Amino acid sequence: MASRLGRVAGVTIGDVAAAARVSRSTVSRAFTRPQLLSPATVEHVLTTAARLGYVGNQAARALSTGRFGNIAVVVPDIANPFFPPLVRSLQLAAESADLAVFLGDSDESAEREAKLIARLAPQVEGFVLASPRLSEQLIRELAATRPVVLVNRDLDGIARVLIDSSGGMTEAVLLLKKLGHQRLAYLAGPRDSWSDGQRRTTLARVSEQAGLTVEVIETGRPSYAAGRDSVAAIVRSGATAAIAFDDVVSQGVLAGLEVRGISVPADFSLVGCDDTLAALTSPALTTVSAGAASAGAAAAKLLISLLETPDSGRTAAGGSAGPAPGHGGDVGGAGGACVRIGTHLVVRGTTAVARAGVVT
Amino acid sequence: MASRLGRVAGVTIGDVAAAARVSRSTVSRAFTRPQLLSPATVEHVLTTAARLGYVGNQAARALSTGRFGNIAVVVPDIANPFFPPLVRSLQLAAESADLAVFLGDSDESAEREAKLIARLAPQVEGFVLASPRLSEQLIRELAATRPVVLVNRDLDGIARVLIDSSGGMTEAVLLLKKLGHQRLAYLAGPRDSWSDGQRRTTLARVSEQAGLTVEVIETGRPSYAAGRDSVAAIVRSGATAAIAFDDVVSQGVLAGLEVRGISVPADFSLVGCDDTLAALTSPALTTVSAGAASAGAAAAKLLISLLETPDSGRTAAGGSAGPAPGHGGDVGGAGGACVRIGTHLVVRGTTAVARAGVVT
DNA sequence: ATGAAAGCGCTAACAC
DNA sequence: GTGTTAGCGCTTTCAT
Repeated sequence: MASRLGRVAGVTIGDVAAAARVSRSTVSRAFTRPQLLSPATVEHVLTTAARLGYVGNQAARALSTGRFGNIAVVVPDIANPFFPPLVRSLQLAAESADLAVFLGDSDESAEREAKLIARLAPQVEGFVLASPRLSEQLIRELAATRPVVLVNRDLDGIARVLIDSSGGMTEAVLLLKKLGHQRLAYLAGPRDSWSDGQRRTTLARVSEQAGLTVEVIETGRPSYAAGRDSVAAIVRSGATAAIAFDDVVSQGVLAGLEVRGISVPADFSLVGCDDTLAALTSPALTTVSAGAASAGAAAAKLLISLLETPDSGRTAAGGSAGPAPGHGGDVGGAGGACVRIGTHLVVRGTTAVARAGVVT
Repeated sequence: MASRLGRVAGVTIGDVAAAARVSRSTVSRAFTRPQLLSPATVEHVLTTAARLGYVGNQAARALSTGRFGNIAVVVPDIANPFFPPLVRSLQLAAESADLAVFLGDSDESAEREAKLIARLAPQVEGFVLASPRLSEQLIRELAATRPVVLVNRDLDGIARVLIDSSGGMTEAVLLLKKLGHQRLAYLAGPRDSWSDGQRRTTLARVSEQAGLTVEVIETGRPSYAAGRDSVAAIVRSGATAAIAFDDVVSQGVLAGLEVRGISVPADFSLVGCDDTLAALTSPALTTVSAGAASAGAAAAKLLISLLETPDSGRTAAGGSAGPAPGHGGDVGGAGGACVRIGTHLVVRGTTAVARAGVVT
């Protein structure tokens, strides 16, 4: 029994039924399938319910229907400025589909991520996994169970939204070239990050085409300190411009540069990524926009559409039978849809014409 | 019926019971009250359950017990850098009490906040309301229903954690005085914000005692733009130092100052609040630490303790019968506990000795 | 168009 | 120590 008074407020469907002098089914229908009832009845029931302050019990509904009306978004670190806008727009979009959202913070650990997912799974209809650290296998297992949308992780056959930084990256390289820079440094992100992989690749390709050299400087987990501490390596490399994995690293570089009396952009050009902090600082950072907010909205939309098409979301049994891999753009309605968000360069205060020989 | 296959995976307690050749109650007990069973049985049941991949159905459990194992945290804007660390530590703390957390973003609107709460209430055991925009009355109504913990909102009789900026603010004023500043400006926050109120009051009091004048400059909703645009007013005021409502505003001021060729800290001193961005920028901001993370952890702890003491959390019927108001510190276990988080000044790069007459 | 009744998966008296 | 039984509040056939 549930007699203990830890119980939800407590106007039940039965109370409404009694007050409205109809059966419980009628009350239920008034909410879920009003077209089956006479308008008068619906009106009457709804009014009564409102008067009594009736709120359907989600748990009971879920028990009966198997639908919870909840989704979960899990991120590696909500304090990383990339994620809040994403989560925010996701939540706002979910709200308009009347979905409540659980937030899980995995603290950058695959293990915690798995635990969180297991904990949340039984009360959630679908997941948005942003930059998941989880192994591909586990993700596929989960996706076989219920709709999953990935953000910035590219697993064939699973719905995902990818922030494609190649556009912005390319623009950045081209701009730096035009400004006369010849040696670039890339302050890399975590090796297992899809975004970092994509950025490395693009950078290598475009720089080569443009006839520039790019030195990759590893920073491990990206942070202000990591950026600041890699300035020595940057200087050593002889680069006159750097592109950082994200804005936080970029700020660190800025600080490190300043300590050495290298002024930006006079002596050195700097480009960040994600546009998370870039507009908020002084000098404002030149950066590659990332549209985290659009990604959040897109992920929500994708998940919602998966939820609506009855048995989508669960991946097909096999796993290799997809269409031509590496395709871009939307795959209409399919469980393995992939939406790519384009990026561009936002030029602000930290890039300028190269002053040959100033650095080193 | 719930025949539709939108259903959760599907190993039920009955399946486990059958497989283990015991009754359903035994299976249930093996999980919830193992001490009531013989160790052998427990072992046996648990093994069987694991083998079958049994996961308890949260909805059913909730329906039966009235406990959901969920809490909700609602914030006005998760993209405001003050909140992510708070939410993060809250979530981490909740996790260790095996509570899942819903996130609600009210988009700074009292109305949306109310809607969110109503939507979440039926599947949540308690709320953490961070800087709620909701009316006092609505908050009290909610708190009469279930445990509620407020952050940065001071309602007598309701559990709350308050970030007390008076410590840090006082230190800031004293430091500025020592550096020779005599006219201060305060870039104010929203009038209905508890934090802003506290900061204004402290500032007025301490400045007076220290013999300094402080000009309050209203900025409305605090933002980078608001800070930047209020530089004209700052200059007009003749202040040689400013304290901003938060770090974001502070960065705006920094930018605005720079445009006018006023250099910080050489010509002007600047103090931020909350330490959200301050350490990540260049120059690093002198700021009043806010311990948003500690606040999150404290709020979680408070809510958890409320959840554990059977009928706490619901406020007493009346509402005025509390003990002496305005007390500080913990009130052990009571529903109206108030924990205050102290703050201090973190001196970084944006404060220096006043250069009389440089500004204006 | 509406009511009656069964049952979702679980917990908690209450027997034994 | 373990089984039996009665619901938690809701949706949904199936009758009417």
